[in-house]
Amino acid sequence: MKKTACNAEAKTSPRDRIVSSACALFRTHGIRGIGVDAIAQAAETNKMTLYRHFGSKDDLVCETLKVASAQAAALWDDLENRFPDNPRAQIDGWVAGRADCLASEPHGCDLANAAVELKEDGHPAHVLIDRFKTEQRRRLEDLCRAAGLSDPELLADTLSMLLEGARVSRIATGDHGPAARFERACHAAIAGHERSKAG
Amino acid sequence: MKKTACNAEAKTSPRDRIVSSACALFRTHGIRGIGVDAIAQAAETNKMTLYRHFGSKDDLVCETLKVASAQAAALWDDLENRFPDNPRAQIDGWVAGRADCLASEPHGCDLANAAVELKEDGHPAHVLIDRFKTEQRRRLEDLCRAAGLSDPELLADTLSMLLEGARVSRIATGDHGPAARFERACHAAIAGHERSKAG
DNA sequence: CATGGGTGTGACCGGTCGGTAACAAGCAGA
DNA sequence: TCTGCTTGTTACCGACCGGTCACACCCATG
Repeated sequence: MKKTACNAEAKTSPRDRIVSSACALFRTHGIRGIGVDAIAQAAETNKMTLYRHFGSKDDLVCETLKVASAQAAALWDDLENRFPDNPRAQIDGWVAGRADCLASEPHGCDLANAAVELKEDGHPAHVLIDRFKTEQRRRLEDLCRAAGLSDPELLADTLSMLLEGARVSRIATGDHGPAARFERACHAAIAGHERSKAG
Repeated sequence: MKKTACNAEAKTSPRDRIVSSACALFRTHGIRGIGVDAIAQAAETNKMTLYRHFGSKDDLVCETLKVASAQAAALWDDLENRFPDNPRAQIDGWVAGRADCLASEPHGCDLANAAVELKEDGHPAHVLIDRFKTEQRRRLEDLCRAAGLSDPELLADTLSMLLEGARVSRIATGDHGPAARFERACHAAIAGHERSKAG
């Protein structure tokens, strides 16, 4: 029998463990706040194996950001599956889902945090971050337009800023800050774009 | 004649130069991205003098955050001087001023960036950041209430999140992102809280 | 001239950083 | 059994980190 399939707690590949350990440690310590040695140790492997899979720490950073991007993409798919052909319900579901994450994941958005932390221009992560954030906004705008809401560009930008702001507020001032009213703020913004009201 | 007053480009005190160099370098490289040696060199002094004024790098970080807080406080005073006894005009002035800073200062808020970057709990900067952000939100709420706008808590939180979100969006996706519509989003939010409309 | 506080200099400390070399061990398929 | 790829181990590299030491220096005051 193959060792990699002999039991439930089978060892995943060293590469996968490195990526998931890196995700977790970058979140809790910051990208610059954790060393590759600590990441390798947390992944129950060693630095040499890490460097065989990723040419540099920056490469590993980019890989973790890609993973985070993929997870976010899966959330959009889930939204579409739960409310097929109902863009308005998808928007409400998006708001509720983001509010839940806000409460359960106090660390904020990995991509946005990386953008703040990695100041060197030319860092390969920047293009990933830009692409990701632009894509998120685009999906939101498409949803707003499909739902027949007025000025979908402005509403999408408003919702994007509210979410981004709620996450950093959560980091800066904790639960009692503005983030506590994220959901209400979103609903108020959406209400202001309903056609029945003043266009 | 005293050396410190003999000409226009008189040397400021080493301490002041250290603080302003640290502010600039923390902004451009991140707090973890710049060393005390480089800060001292940029301030045209040396590491030993730096450590005579600040017991540690964390102390220096806190000092720069206090400077940034004081600058923000001065902006509120300026707002009150420009529009005395006119809270509504002060709100509009706040929106316009923040939009201007958004364009001219792409680095975002020093305090918020520090909150994202410094993950170690117990870091002395965290209490400064919390106090600062809470104070900013309180002043905004007071202004909304004085202007007779409905639900001033929600509006203050909304404006806070919009600003915070605009700044991090600016960092993540540049000028073409949601931050470009910060001003319009603020005005739409404020309009939704005017008593003449649906309470 | 003497004193003393703020400053400059350079070496130094232990530790950690990202990254590499060399070699042994395990394990797959042929 | 042989082969070849993936791993593990250890030591090492140069660079930099935050922080400290001892000592010389400048200069205003007395």
